[in-house]
Amino acid sequence: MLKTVKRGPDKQFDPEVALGQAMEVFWARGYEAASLSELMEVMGIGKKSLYDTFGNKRSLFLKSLEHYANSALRCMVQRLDEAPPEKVVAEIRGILGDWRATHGCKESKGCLLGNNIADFDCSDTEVAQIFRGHLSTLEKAFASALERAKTEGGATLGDTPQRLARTLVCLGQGVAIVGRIMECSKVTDDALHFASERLLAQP
Amino acid sequence: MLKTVKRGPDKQFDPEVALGQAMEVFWARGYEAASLSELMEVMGIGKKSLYDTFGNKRSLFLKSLEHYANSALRCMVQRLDEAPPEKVVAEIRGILGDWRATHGCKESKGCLLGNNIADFDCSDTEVAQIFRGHLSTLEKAFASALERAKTEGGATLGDTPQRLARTLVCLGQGVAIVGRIMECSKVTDDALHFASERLLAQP
DNA sequence: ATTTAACTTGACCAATCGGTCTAGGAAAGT
DNA sequence: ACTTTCCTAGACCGATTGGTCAAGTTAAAT
Repeated sequence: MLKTVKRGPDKQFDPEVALGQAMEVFWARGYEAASLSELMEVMGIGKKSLYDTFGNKRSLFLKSLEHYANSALRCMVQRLDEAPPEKVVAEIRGILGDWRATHGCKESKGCLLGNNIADFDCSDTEVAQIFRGHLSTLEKAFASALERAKTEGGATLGDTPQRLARTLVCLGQGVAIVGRIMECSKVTDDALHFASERLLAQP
Repeated sequence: MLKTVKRGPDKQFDPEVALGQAMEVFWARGYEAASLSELMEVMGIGKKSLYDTFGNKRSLFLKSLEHYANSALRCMVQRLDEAPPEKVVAEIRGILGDWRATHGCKESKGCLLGNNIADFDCSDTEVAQIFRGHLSTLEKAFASALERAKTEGGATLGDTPQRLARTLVCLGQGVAIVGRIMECSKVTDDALHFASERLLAQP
């Protein structure tokens, strides 16, 4: 066993914080449009530190994706997994409400996944695979929660759990992207209101 | 009045065709990721011809957007505008079916608008404005068609025309983006099936 | 106090970016 | 035949891209 002893000065920045800032840049700009210069500036570190700590641009993006999966995404999945059967519908309504708030007005930058799909799916199948994984994780969480609500909670849904789950995922992506440009986001407001009212209620 | 006489050889390419090819590249890659080299290669013309005919990269993109608005978008709007009140719902179902086909399998490249929003909305408000215009054109077409269906055609809808229209736009964007990465697009299939069955039927 | 390892800064790299310009060729008008 | 005009091909441009490297600094471990 190799014993590695820590020597020398500590980093002058918190890698976790810097990673969060990098994620913000990729989120707002998209992968290709996010330049090293801007990343360095926002993260507040030099190029060497960036490369030593995170590898190259692509791997920094991968780590940003991971960071995302461990925060926003994991949080949603957890809420769905832990909701008792009779509260699933309310929980989903809550998530839709959060989406409404997040993608509600100007500051919205859409969805990190959705924003970057175009930049990768033609040229980088590995990253595309990760996108796929995250989306399908969310879809499955919706589906199994709804399934539980139906069989164990006796909820009357607007459609099958599977179809509802998939519709919710698509709608989420749509709302994220539309909410980003339409200044008055009554648009996403209405879409999410509809989802909340109709998708989950009986037909 | 200045009399300009046509002299010299004709272009060795059809500008309209080349523009269509440029649009394809922007569509598949996104604006930033689409390089001049690839554009030239796909369009089959040299750099000088490209700049003389279309201006710079940005203006080539603008012309591609126009091309898009005059084809796919205009076609949808026209279908909606011209549908008699009692056939509006059927027409929308038809459009959803087309989306299903378009974004159904692998070849799908999403939506030209949605794919490029991230690249512009932070840095180019003029282009962002054009995106906004196109999306809102579509939304209005949906809304007024549904309004007609309701008041003149006596249709019973799942929600107000306005809300339905906005939901359809969001769902369309969502389906375009999700269909692009998810290899098995049962996902978009289900989402569109849901929309077709529930959005337009009575609650 | 010396060694050692990790840090930061900034110069440097080739490649590519979007964009321009010159030279040569080809068709229409005279 | 000759001029004019538009075309194409490709050399060329500075700026910026992502990425590396060498020098100097700092602090912990010895």
